Amino acid sequence: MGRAKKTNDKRELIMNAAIKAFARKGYHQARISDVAREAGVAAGTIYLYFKNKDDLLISIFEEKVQGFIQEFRRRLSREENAEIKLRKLVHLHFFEMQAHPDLAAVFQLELRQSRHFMSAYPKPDLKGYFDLIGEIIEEGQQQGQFRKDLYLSAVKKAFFGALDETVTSWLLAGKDYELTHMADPLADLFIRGLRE
Amino acid sequence: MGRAKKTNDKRELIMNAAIKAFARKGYHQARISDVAREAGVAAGTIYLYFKNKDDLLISIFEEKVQGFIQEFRRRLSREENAEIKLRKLVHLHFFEMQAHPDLAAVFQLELRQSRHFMSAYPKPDLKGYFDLIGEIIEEGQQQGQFRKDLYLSAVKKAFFGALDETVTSWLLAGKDYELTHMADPLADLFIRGLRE
Amino acid sequence: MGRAKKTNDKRELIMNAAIKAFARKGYHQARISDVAREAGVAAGTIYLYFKNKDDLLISIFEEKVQGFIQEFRRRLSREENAEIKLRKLVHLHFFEMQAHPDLAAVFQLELRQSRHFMSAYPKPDLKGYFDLIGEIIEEGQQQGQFRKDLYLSAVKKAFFGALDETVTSWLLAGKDYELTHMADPLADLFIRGLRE
Amino acid sequence: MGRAKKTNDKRELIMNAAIKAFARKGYHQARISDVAREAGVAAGTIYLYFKNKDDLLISIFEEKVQGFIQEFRRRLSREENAEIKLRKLVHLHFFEMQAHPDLAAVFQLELRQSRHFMSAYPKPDLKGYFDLIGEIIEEGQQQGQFRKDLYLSAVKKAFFGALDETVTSWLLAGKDYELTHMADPLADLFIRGLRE
DNA sequence: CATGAATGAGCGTTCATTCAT
DNA sequence: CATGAATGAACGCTCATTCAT
Repeated sequence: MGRAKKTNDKRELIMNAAIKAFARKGYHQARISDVAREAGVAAGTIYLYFKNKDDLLISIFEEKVQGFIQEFRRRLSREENAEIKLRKLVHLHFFEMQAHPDLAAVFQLELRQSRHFMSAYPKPDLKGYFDLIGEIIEEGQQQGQFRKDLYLSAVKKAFFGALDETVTSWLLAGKDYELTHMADPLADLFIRGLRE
Repeated sequence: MGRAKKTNDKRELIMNAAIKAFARKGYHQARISDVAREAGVAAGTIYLYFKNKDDLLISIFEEKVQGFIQEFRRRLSREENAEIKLRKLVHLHFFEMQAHPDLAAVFQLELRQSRHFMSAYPKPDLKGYFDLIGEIIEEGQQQGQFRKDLYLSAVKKAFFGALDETVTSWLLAGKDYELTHMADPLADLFIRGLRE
Repeated sequence: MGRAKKTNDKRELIMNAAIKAFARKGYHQARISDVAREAGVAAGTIYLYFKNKDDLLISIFEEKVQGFIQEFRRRLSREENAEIKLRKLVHLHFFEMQAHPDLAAVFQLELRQSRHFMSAYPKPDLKGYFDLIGEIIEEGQQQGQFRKDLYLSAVKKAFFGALDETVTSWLLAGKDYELTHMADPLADLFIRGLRE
Repeated sequence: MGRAKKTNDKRELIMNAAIKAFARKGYHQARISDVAREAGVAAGTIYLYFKNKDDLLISIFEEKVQGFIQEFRRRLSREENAEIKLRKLVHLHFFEMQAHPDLAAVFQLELRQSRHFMSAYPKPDLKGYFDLIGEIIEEGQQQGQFRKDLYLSAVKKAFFGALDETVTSWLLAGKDYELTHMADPLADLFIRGLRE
């Protein structure tokens, strides 16, 4: 285990360095040498853990996003009903983004770009997050909290887009206010919009 | 007029070629030579009308986005009340994006990126669009259609984000459905969410 | 004559503009458009009078240098003996350079460069000036003022080089002293060196 | 030592290749790829040792010229009196230029140009060489060999200019004679000119 | 004669990636 | 496993020159 652990540590180390570097300068402007310096390794070392620069970015998404989704799913399972879950999801989303602003910057500002260039690739990507949102809403419909006549795929996008833009605006404004303060107003808006 | 017209034609020609090229390959992947070939001019000619590649992208935003905002504002001024205006805005947004999918791709996929790198500059950017949304909602509050206890800046971002993500998803799905079909479900969701 | 005169006027106009532009920015840094602007003509017009940019520089040398040589030769012919002529030449050289500092800058700072790239071309170039110097010294030898055992080609180069460097230093120092004040000390040094 | 040596070797290798390339085609005409080919390295490698093309030229001047000045100073310190030193300096100058004709070409033909464009920077440049000349002449004055009523700054320039032009002429003539043969005639001329 | 919009060849420089150590 | 010196493909941009008007 020692070996494997150590290896994963270095991989993790590089990914976290990349998050910082990409957040600070943007994916295209950030140099592999920036990531290497930040990680305290040689540039060549990065290629022992990642196929290339794109792979590094994609890995961040896949592993970090999947991690969030699993974590969120676990935390939400405890909540009573769909409305509470939806409100909780907004809180979690904003809380985590505020707690990891570099990661947030990469998600918000580089994600689109990569959604584009990865559109060729097979991308589990955000699918899991959209699914989670969809499940909560469907649960609300079954519980009678939300309308039955929703165009689900429209609602999922609207909800995700609202979360996304809220975080982006916060980042571009220089993170000069509490992101979590946006959670309840946003949750209220959607919950009212979804109710019977 | 002949002269001025001709000059503007060429500038317009290049901008439209750039929109196509940027939409197809993304801003960073698109070469100036791609834009030139698309426009049917020499690469050097582009530099007679634009300072550099960034200026070309920024000009597209400034001139096209501002154009849309003015057009939308003009069209909405005729509508009776805030709810109708908001619904109309969603329709206009989706209609125009569907009518100009290449421009849409540039907006959706490159805009964030540039919001990032332009965040240093003092750019009016999307400010005008957020203002338009805000005005409609405030009008709705005065007319008694919308709640008074809205957190306006949260609502504006949510609304814009929902529009934005809906278009992005449509683009990434290969534009294989009618974007305008998303308009009413989306408008319903927000109008209900905003109502008293 | 009107026609020819006018044509020559424009050619002259362009050459003088080029001298200013080349002096200010250096030959390589100066743009044809700089010369055109300075001359108040369109860039294309320059090509009606000169084959290309190199030809413009070469023409300045040929026509202006030849002009100086003829003028100097004419002025010196009146002087009594070789020593006086040599002293007078130093004075004339510095006086003219100080009177035409832009032309001086082109001569001093671009001449070498072009002596290099023109070394392919047939170049009457500075030959005439070296000849003039040589003639004065030989006259001095015949008059018994200067030593017979001079290595003439070495002396000519030394004398020209001394003039040249003196002007260059003055230019690089920002022309912040009277160049003509260098004339007598320099003439003294050489005349003593050449005497029996 | 191995490491440091190797690194300096490569830097030296590139500088020497640049000297050849610049001598053959002139600084502006020579391409970085020419230098790279001459040095047997990739073009990119040059940028590991020099900031850019200008820095490469400037480095040649700084390191090689300073090297010559130190070497000359060391060699001259052994000589008895100012006259002998001055004669020796002429010999050394011509001997070294003849031994390193490519370096000579760069000095003679590109130096002016760079004196021009470097005149903005605070560069010690040739100052050290002018100082060396000045010191010898002042020593001669103190020893009673040279006149007291010399205009020192004029003499320094004349002497340097004479050396400089002699080398330039030799280069432009295709190096088809022994440059060192010019040393004694030139030294004689100046020593006589400087004597009491 | 004169114009100036258009051309397009040409090059310095960057940086992701490799591989000998 | 790790290094970092070396690579070289790739591209934005400039500007001398042309030519239709």
